[in-house]
Amino acid sequence: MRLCTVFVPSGSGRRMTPCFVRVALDHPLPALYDYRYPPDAPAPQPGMLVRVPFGRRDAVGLICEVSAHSDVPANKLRDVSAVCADLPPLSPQWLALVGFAADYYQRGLGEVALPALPQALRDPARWPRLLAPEERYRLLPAGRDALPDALPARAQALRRLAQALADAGEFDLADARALHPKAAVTLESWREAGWVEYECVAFGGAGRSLSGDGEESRADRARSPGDAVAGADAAVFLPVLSDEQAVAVETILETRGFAPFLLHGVTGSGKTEVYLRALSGLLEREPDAQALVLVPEINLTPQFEAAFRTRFAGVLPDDAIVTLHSGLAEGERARHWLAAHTGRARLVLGTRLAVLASLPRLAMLVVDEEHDPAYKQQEGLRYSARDLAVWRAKQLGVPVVLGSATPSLESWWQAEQGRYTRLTLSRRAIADAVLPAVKLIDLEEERRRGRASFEGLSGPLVAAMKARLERGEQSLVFLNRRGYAPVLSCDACGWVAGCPRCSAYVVLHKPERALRCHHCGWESRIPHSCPDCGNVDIAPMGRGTQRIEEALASAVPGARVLRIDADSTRRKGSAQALFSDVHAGDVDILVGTQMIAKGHDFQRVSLVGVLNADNALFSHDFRASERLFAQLMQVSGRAGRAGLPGEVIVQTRYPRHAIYHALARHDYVGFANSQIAERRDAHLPPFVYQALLRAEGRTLEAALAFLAEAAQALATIPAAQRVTAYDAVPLTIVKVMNVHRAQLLVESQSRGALQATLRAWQPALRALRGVLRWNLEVDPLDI
DNA sequence: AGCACGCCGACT
DNA sequence: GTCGGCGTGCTC
Repeated sequence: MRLCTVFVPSGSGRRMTPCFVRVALDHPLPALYDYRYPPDAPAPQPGMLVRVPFGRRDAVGLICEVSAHSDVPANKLRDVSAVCADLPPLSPQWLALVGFAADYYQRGLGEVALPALPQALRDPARWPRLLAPEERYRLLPAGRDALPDALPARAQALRRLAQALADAGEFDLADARALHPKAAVTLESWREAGWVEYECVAFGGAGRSLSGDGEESRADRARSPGDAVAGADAAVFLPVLSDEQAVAVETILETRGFAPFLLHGVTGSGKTEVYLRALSGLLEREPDAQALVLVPEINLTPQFEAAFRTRFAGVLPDDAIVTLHSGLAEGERARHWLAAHTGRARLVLGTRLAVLASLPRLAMLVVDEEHDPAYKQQEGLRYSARDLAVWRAKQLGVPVVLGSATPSLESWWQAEQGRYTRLTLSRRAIADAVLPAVKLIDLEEERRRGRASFEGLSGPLVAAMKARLERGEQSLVFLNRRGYAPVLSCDACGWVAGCPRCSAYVVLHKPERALRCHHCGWESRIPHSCPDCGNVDIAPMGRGTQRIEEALASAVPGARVLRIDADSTRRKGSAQALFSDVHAGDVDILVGTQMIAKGHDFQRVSLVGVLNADNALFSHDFRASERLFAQLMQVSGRAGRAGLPGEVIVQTRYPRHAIYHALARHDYVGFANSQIAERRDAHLPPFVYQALLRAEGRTLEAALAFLAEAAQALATIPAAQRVTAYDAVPLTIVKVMNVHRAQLLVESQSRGALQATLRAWQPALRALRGVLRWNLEVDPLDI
């Protein structure tokens, strides 16, 4: 039985008292807008979506309040033009969540709430079909190979249809019909040809029914996320928990109410198994409960999803596990979101954006690799998904598990103060797997003694890789710099290739034979001679992953070298394919950026080489060493996970630096405590709270002038007495895309004083006229 | 943010 | 005489 999907007011009155709603809209003003609510529409409720006229256009808004009165003059008030009646209203808890986020990060409510919804919900045209069964066609590999060419060249419309299908991977019948009037017939013939598969998905993702060869497809899909064997018998293979794991699981499951846990486990200690046990304990105990699991990177979702599907195969229905991340097709994202919103999804796995999902029966949250900077959104609403996860847990009175081998100093400090319960996994889970031996190669000494090195690869590292190759083991080379060389320069006159739009050097990319700016994407051909003096001896300086890839091929003859970085994985889905080559053993040496450091359980890697880590040691960013240490620990953890003795070789010019010593001893605790002491002495986070005002102008002077005025405005705010404002400074990369950027740091020992100051500051900032763009970031990571 | 209105330079 | 530059002001 269905109610009306979209209610369009007819004007025949039913409700007697006048009714007004206060609506949040996705635009930068913090205010809510009042509208008359049609008397004959379904009863208004906070959390309902409506379409309203806004200026010259229509907008989708979220009802935040319902009232019998409005202070807005009657001649200004307009009517709600449609109501999304089928969507169960967003809960007061969800409204409180986005309200908190808006408040804390100093944005308008609508700016937070509406972007948190899937696109489909923000399009009133799709409201009627929102909960209707969806008829969907998905492109099969056979179709991907055959389709474009099998069509007559003149069949333009058909080709467009095929192209749209190829781009999206799938689409629903209604969208297809919009592209081609005979889409239904065409798609059916493509299905018969084995090019596409059809499925009918009921509201929220349940009731999947497949036609034709459907049974086979269904089995394929159950297996597709990994090589997991679906079925109840999977439970037989549950790993035995270590004592520490058992204690952790028990402690998590015994708690009632808000309980933040910091699960500190060395790499390979089985944190995932703890999550799985805690989640299954909860989901079996409470048959309605939902859980949210966050991972830092989209690349990590497939392996987690596979693990969850395997583990919960007999416990949860197939569609009770959904993913939420930016890689999903729009329709899929909407379905998964709806499944979460209606409670059908019990386990939601996602990246940071999933923290804002509507989960009416949320009972546990997990944040894996909680220290990862990727949890901080770097544009728009700059929220920390980890912090919001903790807030949600507190709001709902449920446990939240923050897991990491190298917790953020913020979380570590919370645990030190006893505000988070620490759970420690100190040993690797696999029998005999010990932490890898870390060896530091002193590059200065290598040079002094005249020892051979090749293209930045020291003799000992090359020898170690050759030994692995002979034993049939894999090596991993970590270098946090992509491209071939970070600079191209002229020996004769000192010219360096720079970006015309940014204050940055352009990076040499050899495969594409191009110079590319990593800040704005500007590209040009590699010049044959110096544009300044005509000298032909222009040479690449420094080394990136491409150059190391090239060097490895000759340094370790016979080795199959694979590079994984943002460039080699640009095509959608290619990262997955490359990683499976590594898992399949088709690769001897894997070279890459931090992408290869995260989460992957490479069974046959026994050597990790770290190149060029030193530059982070002398960064102006006070978090650089924390990040470097986390990265090094993480990449080191890739070595020797499956019982092979692991070795880590770090090439450095500063082998006596404390960070490398802590790494060699696998001593996170010592490192963290010394960092905490430094931060305390230097009055840095987590001992102060910070916010950053960034300005972008056509000239640096304009940006700095704006910030100076902003600082003056700040001084007049009473709460700012407990806030320190620093001088405005240009950003390290001052110019990006011809825009000059500067920033002003404000901080306080009192979070409340900082918040109050920022709140009072905003109207003043908005009043400062100027053609400048500016934004405020609360709790910035990069300063 | 959009999307208007509004008031000054180079074009048919 | 207009087309169009982007300054500034508003949106219940």
